[in-house]
Amino acid sequence: MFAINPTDPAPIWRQIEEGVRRMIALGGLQPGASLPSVRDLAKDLRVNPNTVARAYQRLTEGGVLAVRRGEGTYVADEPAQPKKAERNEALRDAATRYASTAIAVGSEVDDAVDELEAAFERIVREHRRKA
Amino acid sequence: MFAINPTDPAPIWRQIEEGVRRMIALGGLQPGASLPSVRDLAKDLRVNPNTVARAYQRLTEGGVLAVRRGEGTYVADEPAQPKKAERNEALRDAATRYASTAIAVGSEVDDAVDELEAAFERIVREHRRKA
DNA sequence: CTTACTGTATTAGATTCCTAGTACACCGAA
DNA sequence: TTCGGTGTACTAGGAATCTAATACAGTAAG
Repeated sequence: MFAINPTDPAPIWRQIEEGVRRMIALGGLQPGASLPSVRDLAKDLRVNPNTVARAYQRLTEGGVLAVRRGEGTYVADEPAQPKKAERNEALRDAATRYASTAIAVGSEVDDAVDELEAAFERIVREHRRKA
Repeated sequence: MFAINPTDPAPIWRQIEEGVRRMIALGGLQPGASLPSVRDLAKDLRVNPNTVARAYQRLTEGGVLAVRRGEGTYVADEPAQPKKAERNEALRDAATRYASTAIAVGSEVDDAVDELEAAFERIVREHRRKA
């Protein structure tokens, strides 16, 4: 599915939330598709079931996932996407953080852009590999 | 000097550490320059002095800053820079995180690059403004 | 019905981070 | 010397996160 990065200061439940959104954006999880159970994904990621449950719950509240009680969790028929304003804000925040550390370690813009494009390709390729 | 981002999941002492490194990289803090005292910077950033002290201490251990006991903290004569390997690793990690959230919110590579360049310019401009 | 799986809720403990307050040793200037 | 500033160290408490262990209600299949 995806992996948890222990060095990432972001809480695990947020990494899971983002991972699911990423899978949906890349087409690896299509509307109606079923997600691994809370316990299964927890075992897969080497993480506590409660942490996965928290991520699933947030995604459900956000309209991205849909729960059929006692049966399982599924991608919503029409997965909610962040509004344009929120999307831009999130992107700008993330870009600021990346630019900040890039400058701090003494990198130029070009280096940062190259590394960014490489990261994109890496993620997409890794996704295709597992599909 | 710089600002603390409360929404950033990274601990404050790490944001301060990165902020100082950024200032040095941009030339705002040259070798031998004096840094604000632990208490002053803490008051400026609305943060606990202990948190600033932790950042200064780490930077001192890293060879970026130098302490003259009882007098103050200064930029080292030859501020240590991360080795090429560490620099690339840090940059790649940061790029991966940025690309990950960019994809998760449904952005394309071009959008992410544009936002990155804008962030770079914003940081540099803000720095020049205060200089 | 029984069994086995689903999501959900609750409690408890450990860890990290941040804050607050206090104290100490050092240096420079009045 | 005294005074005010410096970095440093220590204790204590709160908040957030993660883990662990149960427990409960719903669904599907045997």
